[in-house]
Amino acid sequence: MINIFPQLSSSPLLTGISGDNFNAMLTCLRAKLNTFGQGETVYYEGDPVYDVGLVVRGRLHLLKSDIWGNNSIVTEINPPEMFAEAAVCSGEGRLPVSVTAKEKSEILFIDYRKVVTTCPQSCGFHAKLIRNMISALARKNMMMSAKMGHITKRSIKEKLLSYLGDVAKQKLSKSFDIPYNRQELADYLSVERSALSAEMSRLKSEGVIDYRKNHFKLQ
Amino acid sequence: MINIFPQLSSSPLLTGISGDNFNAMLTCLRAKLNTFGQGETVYYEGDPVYDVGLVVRGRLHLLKSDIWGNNSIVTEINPPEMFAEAAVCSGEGRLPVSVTAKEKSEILFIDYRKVVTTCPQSCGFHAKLIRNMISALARKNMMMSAKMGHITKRSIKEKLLSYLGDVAKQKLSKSFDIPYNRQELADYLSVERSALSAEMSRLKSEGVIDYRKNHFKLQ
DNA sequence: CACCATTCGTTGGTAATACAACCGACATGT
DNA sequence: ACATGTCGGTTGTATTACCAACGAATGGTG
Repeated sequence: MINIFPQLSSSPLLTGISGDNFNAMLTCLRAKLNTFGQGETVYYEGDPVYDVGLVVRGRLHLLKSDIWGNNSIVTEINPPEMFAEAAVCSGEGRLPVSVTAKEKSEILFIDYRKVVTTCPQSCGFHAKLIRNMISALARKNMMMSAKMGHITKRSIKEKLLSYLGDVAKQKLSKSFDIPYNRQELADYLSVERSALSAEMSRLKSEGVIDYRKNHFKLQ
Repeated sequence: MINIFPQLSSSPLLTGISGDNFNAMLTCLRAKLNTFGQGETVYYEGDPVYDVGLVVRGRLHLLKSDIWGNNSIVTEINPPEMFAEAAVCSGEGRLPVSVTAKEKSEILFIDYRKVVTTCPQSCGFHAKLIRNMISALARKNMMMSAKMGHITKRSIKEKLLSYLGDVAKQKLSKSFDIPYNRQELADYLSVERSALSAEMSRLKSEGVIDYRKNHFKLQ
């Protein structure tokens, strides 16, 4: 097996785990590294899952189809992101989405049951891995809660100000950059880009906010 | 300490833990049971937190104030629900909301660091507690993902059908009950109740859905 | 410099939603 | 019977958002 640690070392699941430990870990957990060709399906919606997936290389799409047969892309997963962890860790056991390789992709599969079961050798990384998993789940939780807080607002104005106010709080300053361009910000807030632009202009003319490109100032 | 196990036994964090183990656990983890009077503040926004909170009795409100000073209720926490777990488990360490007792409340505080650190006695419940915590975080994750999928839709019609389709999928039937009345459904989808009612009537007249009270049928 | 792609602001018409207000059906308690 | 409260549907209006289209500014490239 080629060394995939460099690709995954920045994964939240592996923080604090060295390259040496990483390889020992893969052996102990009997992790599997599989390759999927472009367009190939990794999982079908409803499949029983026991493994957490780590994207080493390539790009995955999570797809969901409603009961009328309409398909939509839920998310894109890029290295070194993780997928299926919520379904696996919840004990739910069934994946609510399909997973397909958008490009030729390499995925590392780790059996969650082996993670939470202390092995006979009681390897040192078990505890660390579990803490990392908890931390990753909790972080995603907090990010989603924050996003919820913005999206549940009724108007574009409220959504935008809720988001900007939140960033300002985090950055401890009323002057800050955001990591999105207009289209990405519109997608994040799930509103129309042009409507967002218009609302921003309005707020700027009212003196509520000021901005240029992705730098913002709140009054 | 009075016996609080009956109030908490149905908590996801304690599934599979017996009453006897529970009491031993509280001792080992040095859990603290505190009482808060009506209106009293449990945590202020931004407070450093290390303890997961379990509401034994009473009712809590999570409050958030934006940088302009507007306050809003984020959620209500009722027994035997848990709170602050995301902030604590993420290693973030700071709470993004304030917590106040809406009624006189009893809260059990459990230090997360003691949960993930195997004790000298290596009590048997540690592993179970950790698995329960992971499961709880993952479940919340999945519920929020599902809700996101509905709320990010642009129109009331899409939001509603996305939700109903999802429930139908879970129930494996196109005829099912939902656990909300109109106002609650509107709140969940974050739309106006009357606008939701109007849209529902329209869909019924078009033959797309049928419903009476909280029972629905999809075509 | 000319060319192209990308990003962002603007505009005008149309559609959808929020909001407030009201009504009827139903249940409960006096 | 009556008052009261809750719940859900309906209506009219003002507001807001979507959509498509266009143009200006920007930055990279041959």
